[in-house]
Amino acid sequence: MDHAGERREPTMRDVAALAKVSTKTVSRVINGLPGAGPEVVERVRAAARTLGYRPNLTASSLRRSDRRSATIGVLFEDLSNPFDSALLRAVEDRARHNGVLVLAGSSEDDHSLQRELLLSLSARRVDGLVVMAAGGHQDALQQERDRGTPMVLVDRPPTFGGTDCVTTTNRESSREAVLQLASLGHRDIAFLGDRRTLWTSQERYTGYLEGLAQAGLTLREELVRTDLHGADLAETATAMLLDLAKPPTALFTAQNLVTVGSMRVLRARGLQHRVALIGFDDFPLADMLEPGITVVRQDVPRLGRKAAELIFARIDGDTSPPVHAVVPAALVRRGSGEIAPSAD
Amino acid sequence: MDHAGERREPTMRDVAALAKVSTKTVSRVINGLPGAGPEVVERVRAAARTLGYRPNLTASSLRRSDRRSATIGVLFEDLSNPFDSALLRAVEDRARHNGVLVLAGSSEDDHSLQRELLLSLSARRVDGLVVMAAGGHQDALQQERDRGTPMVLVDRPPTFGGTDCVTTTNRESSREAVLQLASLGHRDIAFLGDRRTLWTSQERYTGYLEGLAQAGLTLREELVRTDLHGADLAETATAMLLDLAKPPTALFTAQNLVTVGSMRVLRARGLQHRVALIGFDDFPLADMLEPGITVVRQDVPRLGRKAAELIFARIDGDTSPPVHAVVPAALVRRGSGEIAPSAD
DNA sequence: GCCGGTTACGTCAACGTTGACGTAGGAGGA
DNA sequence: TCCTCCTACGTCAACGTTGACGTAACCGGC
Repeated sequence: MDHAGERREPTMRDVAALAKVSTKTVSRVINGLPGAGPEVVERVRAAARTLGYRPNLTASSLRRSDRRSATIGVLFEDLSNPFDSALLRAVEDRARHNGVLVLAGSSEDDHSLQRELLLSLSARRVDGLVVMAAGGHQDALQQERDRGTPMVLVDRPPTFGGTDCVTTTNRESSREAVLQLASLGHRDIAFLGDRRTLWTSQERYTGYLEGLAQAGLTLREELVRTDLHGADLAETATAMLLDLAKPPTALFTAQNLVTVGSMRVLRARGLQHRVALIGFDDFPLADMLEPGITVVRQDVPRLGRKAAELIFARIDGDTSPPVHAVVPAALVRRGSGEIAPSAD
Repeated sequence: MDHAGERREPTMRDVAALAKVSTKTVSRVINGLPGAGPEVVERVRAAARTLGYRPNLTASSLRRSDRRSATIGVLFEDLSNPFDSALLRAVEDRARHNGVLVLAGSSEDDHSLQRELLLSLSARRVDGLVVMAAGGHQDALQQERDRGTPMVLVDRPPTFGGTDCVTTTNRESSREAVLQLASLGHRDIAFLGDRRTLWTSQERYTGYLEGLAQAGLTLREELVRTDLHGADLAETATAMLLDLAKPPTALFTAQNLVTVGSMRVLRARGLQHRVALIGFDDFPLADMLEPGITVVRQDVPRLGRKAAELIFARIDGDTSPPVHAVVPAALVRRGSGEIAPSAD
């Protein structure tokens, strides 16, 4: 019943003693290397089983020449965000396939926290890193990469060269969303975005501008609200936009929490069927709302898979030129983005 | 620009040579231990900076007497599930606070996968484990615990003794939900549950039975549907229930994906305002639907915090008797659970 | 001036494992 | 028969770090 807490963990030496062979032979058996006769193999296996021996990977990777820890680090913004956790899951699945485990952390888009976690991962000698870079400078990331750690950035590209990266068609899909709204006759399309330091926000804003231009619409600066980090700020901003003398007839919300905030305000005012809305990033149940929410959907599993593929290729020694993979997002029409401007 | 991929990582020996001290002194400086003069400390720091030295935690924890890896393992069912990822995040926050990183994995409620991941974590000598046990037997878990690894189970209790555990008021809150429905006059309340091998499903079913009994209602066996793993199975089951000669007037869906499946069918049939629905587990946007979905909400951050507290206490040598912490869930009334039975 | 104590270092071995290399014995060929 | 090659082991040291222990220098007190 009680755990034998104080007993020392059995080591190869213990197994070797019991099986009456050398530790090296135990090593060979455990790792399935040739050079051990069938009878000895069986004896060693039995001894290991009897003692409850478990190989010590930390000792092994210390001594090994390839120095692999069979562990990668994943450093995202917030592991409880559905986008991040779906991405983590996709990376994890691919890692498992390679016998690799994942050390996961949330940087909260904070430099010093990201730096701290990076050092922590580095101290554990992870074989590679999949990182969603915090906004602003990326000194700590670059430094880590320059030390030779294979690295892939996801969602946001590096500001330094020589590193693989996987992103979505932020600009193109945003442009498409705006053109969709314009094609229904909307001329006053608002932009609500997350922090401007984030590359994705900038790209989506650029796409918005391109869409307006392509539709022959002029930008109304007062319809642009940025730095809306979190649903609460988005709510306030949406309310202010709707209170304008000439309010927007359509909203393009460039991040999922922003979309949720805007939706709340539209519903609270009973405008959900009168003001058009397209959001960037899908979210669960977007189709069950009234109206269904039209969104730009990123292919998260594919993003994750691609990132994992790249990191494992680099870990396996691939030295081909760095890749910037762009995964296409799709406009999913569910109703809210198909509302025509109401005659006022 | 190019990474100095081939160069060996600097070690304490390199730092020692540059600073003209012994490796032991470097060790003292790096770990902030006394026994080094201020001048030497500065010299060592400078040397470490110059060489880009990073301590090697794997070597350190191998040699150290406490053998800590400053890493814990988290083994949940599916890290992309909102419940699991919120839990992970809560554990991670507490771990960060202790300078500990988290190795995360998804067991997919599959024994052999769980076993495999467990071995993998064990090989890395994690200091402790936070586990959402796969349904059915828990041999691998018990074995791991018997080897002395501190362990806390979350969401589901162990089938073996001597292990801490954190769960929700599954039974009590389910009973409360059923009583709420009964108090509105519902007499035909259906139960839709996840896999019966899961302890939570069993508890919620027991709560359902208790609620019926307490309300003086008799169980109609054909209104009970279990083993609905995933939204698709839940949809089929819901449709079948509604097709009964005497269909239920209220649904108690005992898991979040099941709730979603049932909701879809109700909406598809235009019954969302006529058939009452209470779900176990909250989910994002449940309040934005028409009607808002009444749910039993678990206090996920608190569950995670509690689990983390317990595991770190055990890691720190707490040998007090095992704890089964129960975190209260709350009924959140949003509309769908407050629909009275329609006269038919 | 001598003794006990403290401070600031250094030396050495060991943590659990594996790479490099050594060796005994048998198989096989000339 | 002898030499070569192969197989099945064993021996030894090292991976990067730290615990245990040693030691030289210095300080204060009598």
